[in-house]
Amino acid sequence: MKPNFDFEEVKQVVIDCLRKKGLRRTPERFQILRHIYERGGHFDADTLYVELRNKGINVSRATVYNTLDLFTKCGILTSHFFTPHHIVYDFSYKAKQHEHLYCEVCGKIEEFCDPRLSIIEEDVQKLTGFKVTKRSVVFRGICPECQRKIKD
Amino acid sequence: MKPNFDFEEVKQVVIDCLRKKGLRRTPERFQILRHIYERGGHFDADTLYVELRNKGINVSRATVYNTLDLFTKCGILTSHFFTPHHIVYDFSYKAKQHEHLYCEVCGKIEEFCDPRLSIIEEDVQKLTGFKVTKRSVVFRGICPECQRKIKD
DNA sequence: TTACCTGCAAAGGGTTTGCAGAGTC
DNA sequence: GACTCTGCAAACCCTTTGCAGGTAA
Repeated sequence: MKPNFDFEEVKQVVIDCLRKKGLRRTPERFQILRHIYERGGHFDADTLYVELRNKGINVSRATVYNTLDLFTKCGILTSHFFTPHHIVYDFSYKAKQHEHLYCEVCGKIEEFCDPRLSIIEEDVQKLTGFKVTKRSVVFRGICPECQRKIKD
Repeated sequence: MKPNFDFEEVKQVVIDCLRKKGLRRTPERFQILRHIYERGGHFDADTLYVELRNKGINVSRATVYNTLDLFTKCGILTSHFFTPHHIVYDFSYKAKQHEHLYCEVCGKIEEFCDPRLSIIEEDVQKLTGFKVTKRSVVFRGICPECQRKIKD
């Protein structure tokens, strides 16, 4: 799925975010940004590290972790905790709010949208006084493929 | 909040579960069960370990982790991943399905219920073919107390 | 008696940190 | 030139595992 914006646009968002925080525009940060822009989908830090090294971009793990955290704070990435010890990210700049289906058998992640969730979120905010900044809705279970495999 | 069932009832559920799995009824398992029955609320493995030791119940960490995992499989506990490296449990036997509000500032966990979520879950199952076995809905944000503190 | 279970301590795996050198502003 | 960032490797933190002794069935 091709993103509906060009790289320069996200880059500008990151630049603004760096400026606001008084941080530097290092080549590593933009190399990582370009890579996640191009690859899309869900990924974790180590996968990204390996992919970058394979591309000949010699960043360290520390930089990858640091940068993913930075991009999350910039609103470019969203982090998910599907399992302990493991942070999964997705590129969420200009992405429609979406939720996740997580297959407990094969680990596959799928997405879905439901406008009713925003209404619920709104109601819960009013009811509880919590100021919600991020919602994470995960339905865990077994994907169709794994259901079929189990039957056999 | 006092549970609406007595200890013997949950104990029986665990006994049935152990029998089905061919596992043993050890004193440690029932000591841990009694403790989490009495304390209620949300907790993690290490908190439980410390509480048990303070009570004079000399279980090991390995046993605590093993037992929490067992109880989760028995359907007595539900596990949550609010942050990485950290599993939070709640006692879910005979508990109404509920969702969580997580304060990103102080870590406080609150609960809420909304029957509309079950409808959404049902619809998503039909639409995607995923067989949902567990749902986790977490609204992250700032609790009313922390909002007040920040203003000051 | 036959596993399974426990306690202890050490290992595991993703993430974070400390430090010296490099690079941005 | 000041200060942050990077790379490397070691440290961290929960959680899991291996092993020898104990114990339920």
